[in-house]
Formats: sequence, C-alpha cells, structure tokens
Amino acid sequence: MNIGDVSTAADLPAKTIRYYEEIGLIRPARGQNGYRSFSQSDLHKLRFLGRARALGFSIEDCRTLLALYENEGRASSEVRKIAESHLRDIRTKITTLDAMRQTLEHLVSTCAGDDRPDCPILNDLGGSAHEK
Amino acid sequence: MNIGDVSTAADLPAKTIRYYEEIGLIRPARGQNGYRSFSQSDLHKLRFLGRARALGFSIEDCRTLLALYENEGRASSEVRKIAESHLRDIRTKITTLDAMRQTLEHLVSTCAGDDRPDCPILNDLGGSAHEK
DNA sequence: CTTGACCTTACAGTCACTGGAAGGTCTATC
DNA sequence: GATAGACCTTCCAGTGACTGTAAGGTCAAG
Repeated sequence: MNIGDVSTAADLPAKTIRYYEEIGLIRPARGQNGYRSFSQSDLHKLRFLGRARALGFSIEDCRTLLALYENEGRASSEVRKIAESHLRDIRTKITTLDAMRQTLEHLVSTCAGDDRPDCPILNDLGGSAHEK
Repeated sequence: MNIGDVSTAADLPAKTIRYYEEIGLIRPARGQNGYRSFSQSDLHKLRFLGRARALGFSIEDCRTLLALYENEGRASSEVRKIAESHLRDIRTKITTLDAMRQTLEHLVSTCAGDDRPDCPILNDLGGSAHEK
C-alpha cells in the first residue's frame, strides 16, 4: 500500500504518517521508486497510534504503549501506570477548564452586549473586583 | 520599575513580559542604561493580560480585548462576542476531554495492572473491540 | 575592585503537526 | 510517444505561547 491508501485506511493525514516515520514510530519499507510501501502490520500500528492519540496520549506515551503492545512479556501494570498518569492530567485539565467556564459564563451573563461601552467582562479583567 | 519588579507585581515571568513586548502587547519605555522602565499603566496592562490568559483567551483575543479596554467608545457587544466564542471553545474542549476521561476510566478499571501481559487497554488500542 | 544580582539580546527548543515549494513517478488518454 | 493529472518524494518554514541557555552589560554593596 502507498501512503494515500494507509492514510485513508487509518484515517490519518499522509503528512502525519510521514512525521511518525521521521520520529521512528513506524518503519515502512520502500519500493524501487522510493515510495513508502506499507504492510498490514504498519497499518495496524498506525491505527493503534490514531486511537491512542485520540485518547490524548502524548507521542512519547504512544511510543511506550506501542512497544508494550509488541512485547509479549510486558506487565499490564506498566500500561496501567501510564494510563492512570494520563487520566490524572486529563482530570486536572477538565478542572481548570471548568473553572474558566464558570467564570466566563458568569461574566457573559452579566454583560449587556449592546452598543454601550460599560462591560463587566472588561471591568473584571481590568481588576475592578479586586481594586474596589 | 524594572522588569523584575513588574514580574513580581503582575505575577508573570520576566521572559513572558519581554515576549509580550516583542509581539507588541506592551511598549515599556527604556532607561539610559537600556533597561525597560515600566509605568503603572504598563503594570495594569500586564495584570489585565495575566487575567485574560488565565481565563484561556488567546494572545490575539487578548490584543483585541486590551484595545477594547482602552477604547472608551467601545460597544460591550464586541467584548461579549469574543467571550462567547471562547466559551464555546472551552465547552467543546471539556466535552472532548470528558469523553477521553470516561473511556480511560473504563479501560483503567478493567485492567488488572499486575505482572501479567494481558491488558484491556492495549487490546482496545489494538482495535480488538472492533475486530471481534 | 570585585562579587553577585540584575538586566540585555539572540538563538534554539518545546509539541505535534501543517503548509508550501520544487521536483520525481505512475496511469490513462490521445 | 506525448501529455495531463494524480500521486509520491524531500526539505524548509510556520504554528502558539512561551521557555531555556549563552554571552555579555549594569548596578549596588562591601
């Protein structure tokens, strides 16, 4: 398979696939014409990577997870440790974003949003709540 | 005030303040020695930027918000539009992260996390759920 | 007059791609 | 055999918002 085929099959941009090769996540063979020639195993790895990235794992986590996936003698505790760490990061991000959301929802709800210049959002950003 | 003083006062790294000058968000004066000399107005802008960034607004949004803040004839609808758009982005991010969290929580809970190689997390990433 | 804390610029690196230029290859049609 | 268009290649630059580091200038205290 050429890169266009795996791109469709794995639902990843060709650019991304080339990038994954560049950083050593995959090592597709090459044809005589210099084109990358992808095996079923390459495609399988790309799908693995696509799913892991969709769950928010970093590239380095993906590299480790892929190595564990290929290692028959792995301990599932290794995998779980990575997933739990990532889960903690996600929970932290959600908490942060939720605080932003609440603040913004409050500010937006108190802003008239009309032609007049008076604006609680700008007042808050300007620090009026703390200064007065 | 020198950069160290405003850095403390605005709770922003000096590096970040220099960067904000570089991209034209602030224009502090310069002393004879070449040091940046910050006014109270500069400090006020930096605090504004710090709060806006803490709410997740992009630098370009911050640039616009700061201009609106300084513009006495602004319409609050402009501000509200930006805040609402940003709020939508945040809600989308939360939704995405929450889906990741749920999937990961499920996977982590079904993984023994011991010495054995069998691992539902890797099985899922490998696509077993779809293949069988 | 030296030490050390502060300041300066300039350049590289981060993360995970994405865009674009310049060119080679393949397939189908004329 | 020529040509068009779709594919492939590499290489370099850009994204966002900083952060790190190197090499050097300035200032106040002792």
